[in-house]
Amino acid sequence: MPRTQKQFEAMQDESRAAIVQAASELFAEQGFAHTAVSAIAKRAGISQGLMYNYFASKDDLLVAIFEKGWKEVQDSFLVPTRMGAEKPSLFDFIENACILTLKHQSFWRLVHSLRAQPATLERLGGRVQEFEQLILSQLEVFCAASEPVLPHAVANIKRNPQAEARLLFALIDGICMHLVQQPDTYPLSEVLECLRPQYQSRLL
Amino acid sequence: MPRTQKQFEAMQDESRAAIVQAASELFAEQGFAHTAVSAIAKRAGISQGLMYNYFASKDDLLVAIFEKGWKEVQDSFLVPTRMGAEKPSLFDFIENACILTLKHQSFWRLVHSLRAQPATLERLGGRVQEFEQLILSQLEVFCAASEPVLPHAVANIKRNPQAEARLLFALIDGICMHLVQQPDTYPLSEVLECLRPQYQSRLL
Amino acid sequence: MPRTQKQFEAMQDESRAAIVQAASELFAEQGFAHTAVSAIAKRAGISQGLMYNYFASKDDLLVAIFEKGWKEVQDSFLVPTRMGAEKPSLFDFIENACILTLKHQSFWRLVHSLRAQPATLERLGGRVQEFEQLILSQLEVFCAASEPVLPHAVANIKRNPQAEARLLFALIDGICMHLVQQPDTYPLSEVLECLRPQYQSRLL
Amino acid sequence: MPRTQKQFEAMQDESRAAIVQAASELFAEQGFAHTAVSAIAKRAGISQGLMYNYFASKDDLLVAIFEKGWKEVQDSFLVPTRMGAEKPSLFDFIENACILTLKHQSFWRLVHSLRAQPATLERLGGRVQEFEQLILSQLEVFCAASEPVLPHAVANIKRNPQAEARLLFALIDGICMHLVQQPDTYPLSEVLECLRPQYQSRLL
DNA sequence: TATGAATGAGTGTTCATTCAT
DNA sequence: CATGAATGAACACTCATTCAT
Repeated sequence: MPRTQKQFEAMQDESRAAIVQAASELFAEQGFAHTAVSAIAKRAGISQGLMYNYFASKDDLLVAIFEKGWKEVQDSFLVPTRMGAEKPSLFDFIENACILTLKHQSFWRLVHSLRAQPATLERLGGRVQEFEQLILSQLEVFCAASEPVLPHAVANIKRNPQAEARLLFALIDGICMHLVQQPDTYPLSEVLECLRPQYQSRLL
Repeated sequence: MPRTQKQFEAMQDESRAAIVQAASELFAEQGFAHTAVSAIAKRAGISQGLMYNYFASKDDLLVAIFEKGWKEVQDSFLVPTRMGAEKPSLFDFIENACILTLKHQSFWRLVHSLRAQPATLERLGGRVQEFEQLILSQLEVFCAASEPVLPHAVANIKRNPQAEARLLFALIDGICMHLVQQPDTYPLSEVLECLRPQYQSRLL
Repeated sequence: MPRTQKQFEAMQDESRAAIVQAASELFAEQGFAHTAVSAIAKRAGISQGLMYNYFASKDDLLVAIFEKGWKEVQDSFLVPTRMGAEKPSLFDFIENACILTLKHQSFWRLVHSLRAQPATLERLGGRVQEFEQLILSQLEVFCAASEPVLPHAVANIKRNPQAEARLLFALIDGICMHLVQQPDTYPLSEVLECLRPQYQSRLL
Repeated sequence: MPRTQKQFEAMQDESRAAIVQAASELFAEQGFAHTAVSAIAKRAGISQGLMYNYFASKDDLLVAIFEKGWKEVQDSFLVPTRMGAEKPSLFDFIENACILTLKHQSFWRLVHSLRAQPATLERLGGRVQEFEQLILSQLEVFCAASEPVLPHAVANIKRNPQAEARLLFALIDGICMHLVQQPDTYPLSEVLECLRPQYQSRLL
């Protein structure tokens, strides 16, 4: 008597999730290139061959992990209403970004290592670039909407939301990069306190 | 007529330098893992075997490259007197950092990819961490010496030079990371202009 | 209402036939080694595991296919009465062979590829050799029975039916081999016309 | 002191020849698909990795073997003046082909197995088809030049050199195929004797 | 010192076969 | 009887490293 459809799906989901989980961790820990498929299989508690029932290749697995992580991040990252504050400031946004980064640590560690390695990047076929572009354009919207970063600035300072967005991106990216590199020791709240005075100006 | 000692040494230095140069470029272009020793030898114009007369292993070569780059950076990066301005501001420092990053592009690209990959990082045995620590403490000195970032801030804001240094580090690191990832298209000067108002307060 | 014994057997035969059919086609198209069991199962519309209820192994399946094909061929190939002519000539025989080869194309393609690969041949355990031997002895009978190939030949030419059979076999084999290799473009009728004058002498 | 250029070349030639020899034999014995690179290396007495210093891939090795064999065959096969007879007949040509086939046994065994396996054939990228075409057109020239196969035939039989060439090709191919399949037991001379009467008509 | 041929452990991937259900 | 998830041994191929010369 064969298994039911549901039983099969449950088995699949379990194995699939185990593989993705193991690979996510290992890619984040050791990088894509240094992670052997055999190591992924061992950590996932399955045979090496089984991985290929779920993912056509190691590259394909990377893509799947990236897209899953990206979806999770999208669900939470760029949704201002979820920040809690009724009228969130840029500061709230930055703080939120850092918190979510910590939550999705291994995804971000993976993203950072991918961005630093053109060779591996290509395996994702433009996905990471799109992803950066998306963040950047979202930040542009925020910057355009927000008060000037320096409220005291004289009126004749010409605003440049695109450049401001890049700056903000660099700032957040830098903090988050340091954060995922030393998640246990990074003094996030103190660093954020330094930022607060500049970015309390309202947005949206 | 046999070669003199000096001639031999000159040849050695030449080969050594050629290897380091070739490997630096290739590591930056393709990443450490994806660069074959044979490719390094080919680009350096020497035989594969000869590399092992100069460097005990591929890892050893990585260490050598890092240390050479680091030395060069040290020679130029953290020496405020070379910034040109008589009384350089934090802004001058940041600007200087960006310019030097562009100058040492492949070194920085390598550093960024190393920092993102704990596994490869270990091959350098703590050197990168030391390096980060050094930059951080230098920045702390600057921050402590400089006026508050927000000169208009009310007097009761408690300064925290360590956190400020981390923030500054994140900012510079973020910008430089983006810079080396898209050296040709990054709008550096515009981004810097956004920064100028905040960091014109004197230092040193 | 439980299925009757007959229904079960009918289902079995159906599955079995589907597997054999799918495998025949695929082996002929792609060769034995390049055909995956999964591909056979997919084309046959059954699960991979089920194949092993009917055939102990991929090799066993090959044997089954060969024997089925061989049986079909025997049923039609060497039966002179089916050639249509009342007193068939060697030419009729050759023509008939070619026509039947076209009809059983994938079987013959398989046979040709098997004969060219000693390693795969062994999996059939002498079956192909027996098969060749059978054809050869049949041809010997024909040659012995037929008039000399060259009716004008002087009487003192000593007949050698065994060698003539081998020659005839080579000729038919060669034509049929070319035929199955390019079934759509091979100018069979023209080639046969060239043969006709020599092999019109009666047999049987 | 490095080896001289000549020494290197000698080493290369030796290893290369050993690989080609081993692979030729194994491909002929077991077929391309069933021959593992490790088996080639073992028979050649070298390490598996070394093969890739000489051939980019297993496919590449196959191509090299085919082209080498083909060159050797070309050097001897289609050169009528080398047949010995002053005015060679089609029979001389056929006989010569058989003798040369025996001489280049493993090449021909390889060719036959390749022709029977479309999948492997593609790896040679049209080379085998060209090769067949070449033989065929050479045979056409011979057939057109030769007297009618049946000199006694009445004058009104229309000659068709293209079809005759295909027939001749099939005949030779068939004999040679059987020959390489049972090189030790095939009664070549007896078979040839059967052929002699028909193909003594002069050519060229 | 300098060469590049040679090695062998390691990689990602495939696939015939098994088995719990 | 029937399923397809799971296995593991094989495969082609890569590459850091060694070594005779």
